[in-house]
Amino acid sequence: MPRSFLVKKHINSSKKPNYSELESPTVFISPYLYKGLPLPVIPQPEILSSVAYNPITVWTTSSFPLSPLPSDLSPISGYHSSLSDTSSKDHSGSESPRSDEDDRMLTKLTDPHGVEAEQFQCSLCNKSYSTYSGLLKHKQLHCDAQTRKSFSCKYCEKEYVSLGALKMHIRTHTLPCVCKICGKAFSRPWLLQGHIRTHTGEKPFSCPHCSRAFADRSNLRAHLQTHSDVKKYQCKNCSKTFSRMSLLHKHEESGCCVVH
DNA sequence: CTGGGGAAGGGGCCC
DNA sequence: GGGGCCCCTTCCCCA
Repeated sequence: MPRSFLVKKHINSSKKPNYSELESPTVFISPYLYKGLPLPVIPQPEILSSVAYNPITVWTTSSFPLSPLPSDLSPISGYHSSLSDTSSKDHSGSESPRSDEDDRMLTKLTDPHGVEAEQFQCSLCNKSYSTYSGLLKHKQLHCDAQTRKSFSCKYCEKEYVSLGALKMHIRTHTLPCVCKICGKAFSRPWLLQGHIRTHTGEKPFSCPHCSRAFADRSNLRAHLQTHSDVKKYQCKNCSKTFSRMSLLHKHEESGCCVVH
């Protein structure tokens, strides 16, 4: 018997991605991206590439790529590693400082007789541009995205340092594991496995202290706390303990820890 | 209102 | 690199 959680409502949507549009595994399969592919489907590697997933955004100092920035370099101090020149900050303004590498390129490509054309060359793909801003725009849209070791999700704002992590995350959007009984979709096989237990009633995790059994190990762990006199989560203010962090949060929000 | 159970999401680790 | 598993956490519902 399906419970109401199957139509889960996210009241506090700020804490989670908007999954309301993900309820159906087909919703996110854009015809543009997945034309002709059977469902469910995992995005193909080329779709998962950092290039494809990097939105064309303008990095600000606050949204500067997290990695692989050298620890001793900050966006403010000037980020210009030749191998990881991944900054996509908007340098199109004339006041933008040029990096050493850019200056080298300028020197290298300037014709000794003063020929101005095609004097800005991309160090990554060797494409030449007649203007500095043209080169910057090219790097911003293409080559920087290729060298940036940051993999951005196409469906949300999340970024990951590895392709594997991104692929794992993508599954939370594509939901490739579908329950044959009720059609509900999940991101991972073991999540589906746990869900199927709600249909079969299987509860392989038994409490050693009472007769209760649980379908989920974490729920058993939470239950075990109820047998303990001293609970795991303690209020800093009144020292009252709780079996779950959520209960402690509720307690705190109810006003116990409000400083008067 | 509080505490507990059920279900699920997601990151990390290991093989 | 991918799959499986563990663990923590969150949300919802109900007694």
